[in-house]
Amino acid sequence: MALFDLLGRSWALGVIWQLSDGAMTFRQIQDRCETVSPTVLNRRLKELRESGLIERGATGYQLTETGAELFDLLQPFGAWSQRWAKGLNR
Amino acid sequence: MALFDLLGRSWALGVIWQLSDGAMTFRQIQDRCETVSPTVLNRRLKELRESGLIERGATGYQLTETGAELFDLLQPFGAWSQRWAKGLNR
DNA sequence: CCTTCTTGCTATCTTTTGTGTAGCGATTTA
DNA sequence: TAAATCGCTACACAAAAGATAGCAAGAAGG
Repeated sequence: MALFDLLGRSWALGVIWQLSDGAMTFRQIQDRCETVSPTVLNRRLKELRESGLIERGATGYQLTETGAELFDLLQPFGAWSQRWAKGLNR
Repeated sequence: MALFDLLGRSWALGVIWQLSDGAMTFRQIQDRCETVSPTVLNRRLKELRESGLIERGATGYQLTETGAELFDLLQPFGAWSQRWAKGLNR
């Protein structure tokens, strides 16, 4: 699936996740995704823009309508991942 | 998020997606994920097993209960991805 | 029992992708 | 007008993935 190919690249999911908090600048995203290199961040942002999931607004990068739809699908993973992480430590 | 780190590796999402069709052998997964190398497939299977998402059953690799839960979250992406792919070609 | 298949997987090599760090040119702020 | 901040590029190195060959173990068949 083409979507999984896109999302299965480093930081792709992370960037979308971060942007769900609202628009932010390149450097803000960089700070939040602590270990991402500018090279990769720039590449991911380009890909995600070409895929119509994010765009550049007045205050920085933000999710498009489509991107927000995708995040809605992604959101349940947050809670689930916490329960899953707890289960691992046993 | 640790989950995104795991799922954001090549073929991780793909393998889970394939295994939702039922248990299958190493070579069957390899055939379905056309371009995956045995090196990476083996590594992903190991990681996914250590994460409790898949396991080895009588007829090959299969989703665990936890893995099936994750797939439930993943399932909506199928239909959504099709609509999204159509939108891209315009 | 011995051969032949298929199994999961390892070894090795090449190519691709990502990291780390420095810094540039343009724009905003003081 | 100087300093800060912006998005981003350049470059060297490291890590991850791809491609292909083939091995050891078990099952299947004669």
